[in-house]
Amino acid sequence: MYSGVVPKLWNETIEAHRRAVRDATLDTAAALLAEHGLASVTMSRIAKKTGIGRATLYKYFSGVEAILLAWHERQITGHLEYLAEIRDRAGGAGERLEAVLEAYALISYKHHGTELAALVHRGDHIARAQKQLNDFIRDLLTEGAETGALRDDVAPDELASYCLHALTAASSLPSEAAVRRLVTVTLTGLHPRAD
Amino acid sequence: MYSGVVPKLWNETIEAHRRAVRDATLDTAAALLAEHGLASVTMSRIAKKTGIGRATLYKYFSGVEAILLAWHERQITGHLEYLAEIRDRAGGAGERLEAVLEAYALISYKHHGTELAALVHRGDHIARAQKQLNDFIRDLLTEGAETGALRDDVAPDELASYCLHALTAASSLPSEAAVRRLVTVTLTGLHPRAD
DNA sequence: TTTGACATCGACACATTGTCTCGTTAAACT
DNA sequence: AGTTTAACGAGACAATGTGTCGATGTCAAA
Repeated sequence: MYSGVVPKLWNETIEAHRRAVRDATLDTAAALLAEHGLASVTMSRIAKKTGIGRATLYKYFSGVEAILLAWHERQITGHLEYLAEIRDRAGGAGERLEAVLEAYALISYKHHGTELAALVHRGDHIARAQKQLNDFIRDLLTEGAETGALRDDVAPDELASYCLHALTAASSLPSEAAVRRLVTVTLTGLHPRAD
Repeated sequence: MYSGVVPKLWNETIEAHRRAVRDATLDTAAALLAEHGLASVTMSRIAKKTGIGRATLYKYFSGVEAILLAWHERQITGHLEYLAEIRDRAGGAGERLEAVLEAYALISYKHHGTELAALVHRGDHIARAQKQLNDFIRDLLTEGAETGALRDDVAPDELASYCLHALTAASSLPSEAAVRRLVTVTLTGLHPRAD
């Protein structure tokens, strides 16, 4: 990915062009963030690296915060689509859960930087985005609860939060094998106590 | 806490005065971060709110990043001391682990904003700080492993990482009772599988 | 009292931000 | 083809933050 220059001429319709510029902007911002840190994510640098004028950039986004926010939203949406695909592919309820949790852990494992932008922001946008993920996992858990493999002393909502946070540990693990072990451990926490 | 003005004249020894200014600066930075977000944490505002000149502030810290870094380090150190105290108070190995994990979860539950600063930074300072916490928990786990209550299919180091991340879910929980349930669930993940 | 060391603050030069205007250029319409 | 519409880039602008010097004042020791 070249995070490259937007074609100077408008490709098809205006709408498509604006979408292209918008996406290129988000790519550039993400590249800057990953490469040179948060302090380097400025409107000036984003505009220059994207290949558009700084004034033009302000026509698309109100500021750095809005850009990072939009980027985060795009990330979350993409992850949710991917996870939904994984969910619908797997067969039984138990396998579904395991497959989705492993997929989520691998996402955390691969792009380490995804969750950084969430913290620049103070608003409830990220809270809402996180809630989407939480609800997604929660529904998967309640589905699995019917089979009886799930503990019933803690609400599915809290268990979903537990899952998501526990799996973020994947971002600091050294190997995919370790990620799989993490998923196993996390799943164990979901089972009813033996005693 | 007023994050207040430093006395204009040196109180006792110079050393003590510098320490006081330094601490007040860190308090101010934390207050600004929690109250007005990361963008408001600037050298100008910190200096004004602390009650010292901006140029003076540069004699203490090289920039905003250094301030947030120092603050994070102070937080981690304080937490470690507190957790060590909890550990040494409890009796058996199992109780120790549970008490420490609950204490850590309650820390996450109370001051939500602690971990924000860690992400502004790209350096390995936070990695080292996090490693301290990880080692602390890991040692506790290996101690508990001797009693046999711990699973042996995953290395203690990875289990410690799992614990710390899972317990950060406490920061988004609604009540202390929920935090205690989270600790229970997390502990379950540490036990050997029943099957 | 004098001297040295140190903390403090005001001021300067420079960079970035967000906003505005203006002339240019390409798409869309008739 | 000719006209209208709209996005674009460049420059100017005040406002704010940054990093650095030099001047001023205070303490402690000679």
